[in-house]
Amino acid sequence: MKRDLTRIQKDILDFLIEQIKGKGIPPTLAEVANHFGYRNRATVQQHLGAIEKKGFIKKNPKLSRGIELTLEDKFFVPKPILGEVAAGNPLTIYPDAIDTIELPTIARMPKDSFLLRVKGDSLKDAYIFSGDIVIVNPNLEPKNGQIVVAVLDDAAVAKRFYKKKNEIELVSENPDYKPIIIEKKYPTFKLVGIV
Amino acid sequence: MKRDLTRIQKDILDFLIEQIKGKGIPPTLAEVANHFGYRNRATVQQHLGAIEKKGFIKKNPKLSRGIELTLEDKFFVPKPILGEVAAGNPLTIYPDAIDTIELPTIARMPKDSFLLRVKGDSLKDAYIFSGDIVIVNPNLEPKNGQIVVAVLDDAAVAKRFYKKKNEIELVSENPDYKPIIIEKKYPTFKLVGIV
DNA sequence: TAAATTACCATACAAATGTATGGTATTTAA
DNA sequence: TTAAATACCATACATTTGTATGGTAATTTA
Repeated sequence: MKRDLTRIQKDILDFLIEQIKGKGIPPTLAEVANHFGYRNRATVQQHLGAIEKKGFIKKNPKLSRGIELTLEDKFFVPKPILGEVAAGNPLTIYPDAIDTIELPTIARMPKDSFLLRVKGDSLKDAYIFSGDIVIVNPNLEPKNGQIVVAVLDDAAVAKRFYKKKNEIELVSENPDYKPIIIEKKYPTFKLVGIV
Repeated sequence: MKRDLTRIQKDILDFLIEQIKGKGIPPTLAEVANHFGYRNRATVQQHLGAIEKKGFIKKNPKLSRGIELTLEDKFFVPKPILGEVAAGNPLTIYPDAIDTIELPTIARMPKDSFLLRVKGDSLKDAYIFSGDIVIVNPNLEPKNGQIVVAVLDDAAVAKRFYKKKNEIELVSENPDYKPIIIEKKYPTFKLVGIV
């Protein structure tokens, strides 16, 4: 079997993660070799090969710094949850990291995204239940039918998004709650939430 | 004078920013050339040279993808402010982007940081006033004397941080407010704030 | 009008980078 | 004990990448 990393391989993987999370960009072989005091890039090359064979990274061949983390459900990274969001009626969401969880790093969670814990069950027909964590990406344009997190006044809600002529409709997946209509000028939006 | 970018130079700079902010890693010359349909890296090279001469980027010579944004106070990037933080007495801070400001991109604002607007004047002796924006970096360990943003219950405060034997003291810079003492086990912390 | 700037092209080259191959010594597994 | 796997080394090589240089045409500036 080839599932577990050796000590050194783990160290190297940790270094990769540290670099990618910290600097944002994967190191070159030379940089890794240098960091671990190897005289030779080939050594790193072989370790990366081993790590890749074990499925923890993926190499984009021929490209410099072409290392990607594949840590789909094999690896867990702590991320702060920034708040809670009401799926039903508006509900104030809390400010900062109210909790830190280990979550399976979904392949590529966009950099600026953050996590919110869902309260309430208005989205339960979309298989999002109270207590679930949603990833919110503030950099995307909402499309009709997508689930978004919107901020109204000081509260936040997660609903499906529908844009009409002159207003925006936020409908709950759960028929127990009725849609919220918002006029265009309303001082609100931001943030698209996914699964 | 050589202050302003031409249309094309701006396009290229925008592409650089888009790549750096989006993918996290600067593109290579070839990638830029390819994106703009240039047959030649040299074309990009010259544009980058021009952009660098005008002071918008800095090139780390000989290193692949060694482009850094220098946009110190020359460039403005919109960033969502995530909430407000009380510098004096605790005060609930709001959840999401309550506002988006153009802020001078400080050379290297760590990726995961976010912005908070300060309310209250307990930090006024540290030259942080009500309405100022602070950059909060959740990835740093707080050191004694540093200003941190802490979450107590559902409120957040910005204070100086002092670690004692068995408790943590949060003192306000402004003598009008008295220190807050927190026992170690308290379900609180996170987040270091800097100017 | 002359000179500079801009926006491209092309070719050439050194260094950086990823990769291939082979070797040695130690540890682990069959 | 024999065969793998591990952890290094070294040399070699093709690309990628950054850089340098020179050329052409169009536009802008002086």
